[in-house]
Amino acid sequence: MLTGSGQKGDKVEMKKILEVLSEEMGKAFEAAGYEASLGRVTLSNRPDLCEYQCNGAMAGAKKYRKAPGVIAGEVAEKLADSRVFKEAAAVAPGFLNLKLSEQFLLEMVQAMTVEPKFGFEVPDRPKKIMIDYGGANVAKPLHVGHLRPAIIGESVKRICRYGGNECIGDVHLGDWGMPMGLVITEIQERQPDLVYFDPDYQGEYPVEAPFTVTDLEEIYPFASKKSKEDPEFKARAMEAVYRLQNGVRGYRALWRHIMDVSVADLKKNYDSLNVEFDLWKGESDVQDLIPEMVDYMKEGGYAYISEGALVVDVKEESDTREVPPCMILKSDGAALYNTTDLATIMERMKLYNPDEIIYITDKRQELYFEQVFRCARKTGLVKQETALKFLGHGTMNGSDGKPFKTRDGGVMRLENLVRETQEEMYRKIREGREMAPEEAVQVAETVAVSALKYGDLSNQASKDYIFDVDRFTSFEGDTGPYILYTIVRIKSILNKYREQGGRMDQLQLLEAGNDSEKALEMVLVQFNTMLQSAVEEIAPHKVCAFIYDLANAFNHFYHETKILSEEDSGRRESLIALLLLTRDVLETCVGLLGFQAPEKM
RNA sequence: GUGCGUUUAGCUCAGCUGGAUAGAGCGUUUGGCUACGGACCAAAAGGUCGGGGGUUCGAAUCCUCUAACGCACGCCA
Repeated sequence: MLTGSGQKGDKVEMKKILEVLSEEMGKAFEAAGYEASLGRVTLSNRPDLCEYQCNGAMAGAKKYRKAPGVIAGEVAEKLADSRVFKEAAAVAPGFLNLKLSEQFLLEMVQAMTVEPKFGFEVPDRPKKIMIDYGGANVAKPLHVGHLRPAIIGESVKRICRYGGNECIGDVHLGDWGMPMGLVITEIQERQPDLVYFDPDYQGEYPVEAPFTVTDLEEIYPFASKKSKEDPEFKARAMEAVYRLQNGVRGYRALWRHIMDVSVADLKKNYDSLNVEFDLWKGESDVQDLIPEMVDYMKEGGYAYISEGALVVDVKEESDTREVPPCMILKSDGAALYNTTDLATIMERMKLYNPDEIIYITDKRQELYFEQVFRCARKTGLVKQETALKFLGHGTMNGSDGKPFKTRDGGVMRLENLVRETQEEMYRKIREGREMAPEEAVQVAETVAVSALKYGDLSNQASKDYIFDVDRFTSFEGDTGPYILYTIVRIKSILNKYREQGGRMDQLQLLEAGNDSEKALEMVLVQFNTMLQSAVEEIAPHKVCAFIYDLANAFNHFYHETKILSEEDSGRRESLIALLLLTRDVLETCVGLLGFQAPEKM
């Protein structure tokens, strides 16, 4: 503990504040002769009347055949000398209006300052969770459609990890199949003399790729278009896929080049968004597993031929709709997306044996994943305890409410979206504050990531949202830059305090000195509850809502309270301790969302 | 056709699993710079929660019917 709390020997357990309050309330209900479960305490929805409330008296009125007001009155009496509640008032028709004791609140806040993770209790046994959130394809540049899975996935990974689990993020590249054949064929078309296409060549292939990313980005769309118009070209591309899959040396070597060049570029792009994958596996990694998996499904009696294709039935009794079978092989015997995904599950179980796999993709794939999950479970590809979860996200739309497009109606590249956001941020920073251009560029990059990510994550993942650069990059309102501004402001005050020779350790927190300080503390102690539900519900938007509340509470407090000019040194140090905690909580949360605050902005 | 989702203030979104007067931001109107970052803060106006019916002491929230829009429904991913 940081200080003597007055409750010696009675360590404040870092449970969630609402649990502590509900427990206290439950005891009061019991003491008054009612069941403890009625004592559920929630945040007040009438902040003008109270800080917390309990509606249990009304819930219990019927059961105990008693007027709710009477029950509430009896319970309130039992709370008269509560250590936790300063005030518990029974109000018609049966509300219990509660105010927290400042002393008790102080203990909660103090505990936050010393406990790891602000007192959030991590599970005894961490789960191993794999998160599949890339969706990137090799040889194709990332476009705006790749933004959401990247942002959401990264945040989910960080939240689950902070929540005490072992998390593995996998980009799961689309690095196999037709696109590869198209690119290889087009390269051959343009440079037929390359050594890769010489079937008699026995030597080592060059280390350097015969093309750049820029070339690739032009070649793929070109070849894709060509294959639609020219059946002969398409046939050759399919032939190339066949050769690649069957291990023709030159094709493999060329494919390796495509991979290297492309992955380096993908990493650069993801890096600009603070998105980091632990694994860069792809469809190609599981190709060798497919034959044995197919055999296994046939031998196990799961798979059968239907309309020429190999399928596994995944219907269930409880279905209210038609659930088509899960297709394992196409009628021409070729593998498809399902095949690869199932083989990937098999591989993941073998290599990592996860307790949970979370897929983050467009919500339109929900039915598809339901089929795959059922198939994996039915055929025993995953153990019974392994959870397969699908987190579907909505689309990012333009101001017209339709999927985001460039001015001329094309698909915007992710790189351009990021750059445009950075440029807008740069303009705003330069017009708002004196800052050297070079520094402003750096800061703009950092703040732009917050604008993009917060703009995305503050919406529920499953819903569509409208992308609006002006709104997202604004320093006002519910935005990433506003949150960062608040953090920077705190840092600025702390720096000044340090420059003035103020000490930073052994700071002793005191009871809240005014309402806004108490309000700030009350938001802070909700951290645990918030994090818990963010982890359980896989809901980054809850973290956003929390830090917005916290930033608002801080700014309000800041406005009402003099800090550095506070004459009482004890009180001043207490305020600094509160600032430090607020900064730490904000920065931690911002980290969970996948961005960070600069020192200045 | 079947199933799923969405519908809350002019716009963009919350709403803690059934509670009091439905909340924010932007925009609009107004007030506040001799404290530590005014890129901030404070206040006002603005809503029959798509519509009907039901359950309940009490519904944006649960049930039911219905409308509009979106999406998915075996060889794409």
